[in-house]
Amino acid sequence: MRLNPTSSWRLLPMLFTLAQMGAYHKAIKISTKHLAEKSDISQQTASRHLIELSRIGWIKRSVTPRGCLIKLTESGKQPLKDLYSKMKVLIETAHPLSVMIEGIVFSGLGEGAYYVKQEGYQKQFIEKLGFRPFPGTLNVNLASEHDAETRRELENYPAIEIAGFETESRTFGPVKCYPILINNKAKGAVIFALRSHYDVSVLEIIAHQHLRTHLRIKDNDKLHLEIFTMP
Amino acid sequence: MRLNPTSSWRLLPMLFTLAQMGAYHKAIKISTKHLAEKSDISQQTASRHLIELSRIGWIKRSVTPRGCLIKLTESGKQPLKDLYSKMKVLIETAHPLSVMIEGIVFSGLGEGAYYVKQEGYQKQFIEKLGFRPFPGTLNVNLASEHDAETRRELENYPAIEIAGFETESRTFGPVKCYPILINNKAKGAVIFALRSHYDVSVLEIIAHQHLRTHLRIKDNDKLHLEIFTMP
DNA sequence: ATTACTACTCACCGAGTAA
DNA sequence: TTTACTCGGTGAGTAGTAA
Repeated sequence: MRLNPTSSWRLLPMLFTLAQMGAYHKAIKISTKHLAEKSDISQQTASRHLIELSRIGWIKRSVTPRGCLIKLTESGKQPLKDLYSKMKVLIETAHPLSVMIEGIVFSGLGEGAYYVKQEGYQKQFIEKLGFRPFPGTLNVNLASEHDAETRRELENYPAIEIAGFETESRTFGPVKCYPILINNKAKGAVIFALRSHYDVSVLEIIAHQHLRTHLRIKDNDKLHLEIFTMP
Repeated sequence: MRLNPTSSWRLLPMLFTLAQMGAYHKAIKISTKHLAEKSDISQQTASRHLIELSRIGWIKRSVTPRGCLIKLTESGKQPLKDLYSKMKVLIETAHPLSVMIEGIVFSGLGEGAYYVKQEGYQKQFIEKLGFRPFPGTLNVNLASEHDAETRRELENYPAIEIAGFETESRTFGPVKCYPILINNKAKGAVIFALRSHYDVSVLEIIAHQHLRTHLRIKDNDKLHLEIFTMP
């Protein structure tokens, strides 16, 4: 996880200040002293930051006795663009990108496996979730009233839609699912059958592996689920 | 200056992480340990940051033995919104918000005063720049080729437009101007008469005060001009 | 005027740990 | 389990200064 941890915030203030002063668009001439005043740091720190920014290739800098010319490089614009797009989603989206839910593992009736195994579902899981689910579900009870509240709100957030289908013998209804991260480690998904035999205080989890084995999970263990909504 | 210095970057990473985890939109339940893992810092630091965020009122936090409920307050959303809107302008605007130009003061022919004094201009200056200009202009020569280049680019950036007008005796042409900050201290504006008797290597500055007195400027002094474009 | 080196300080971080 | 205290080490920021 955290493959792109917003590129470390350490040099962002300086990068942002430079960008705001025009270095995002053009080469600007600025002395470390002036830059220091603008950023409310010492001239020495400004100098050091410029050296570091230059070293990691975020700015192109040519030092002259009369000040220096500075321009952000394309790779220097990237962390700003990354942060911007994350903030855009955050602020302009009316729902959270992900919600955390805690649940307690329990043994269900094993009925989930029957549904998950259906090729009509499997094909869509592979296509839309990116993995072929282990034929079985892990059942968790929501741990607290706060989790139940979050579970209720989740219904309103956009999900991955799995279409219903028919076989020779019967009809299978449509399903909603959300990708999840279990205990901050394993990928999976929660599935909400629109006609589930469980109530709203229960989640059904599928994953590529058999989670009880893979994560050494047993009944009554508490699981931390990060549930991702669609943007 | 720097009345709103992007609200100090110190606690922004933590605030942003919380926001991304959903605390921007709803109360989330999260332990300091979990938060620490997500943010790649220690549990102790996470705890301390939460206390600080809570103390300055950026988050509402209720601590329970089993973790804590956290939600951003309105004033906590503000620094994120501020940063977002600054980044929006930065990234989605095709030109810099301001450019720096260095210039050398020289004495012109004193002709600027005649134009600046015209009531037809003055009324618009007051309305659009927010000050009544001292009747006179400060002339500066651009200090280097880089400054001349910036001056040329400036022509393409949106300006405050001052309309031309007629008196009984003659016609006065339209003028463009940009608000400026002189030596990071005094407010003013550069004016570009569309029919100027100076060439493009010269800037004419107006300000509320007599700048030579107010900033103790004399001929051949070097001035740092921050020239603000219109968004 | 500049930039940026070498010291040095101190604020921040994290280990240990109490509650 | 939690949260959050104390305390000691570390590294980021600054002062002084050379070039």
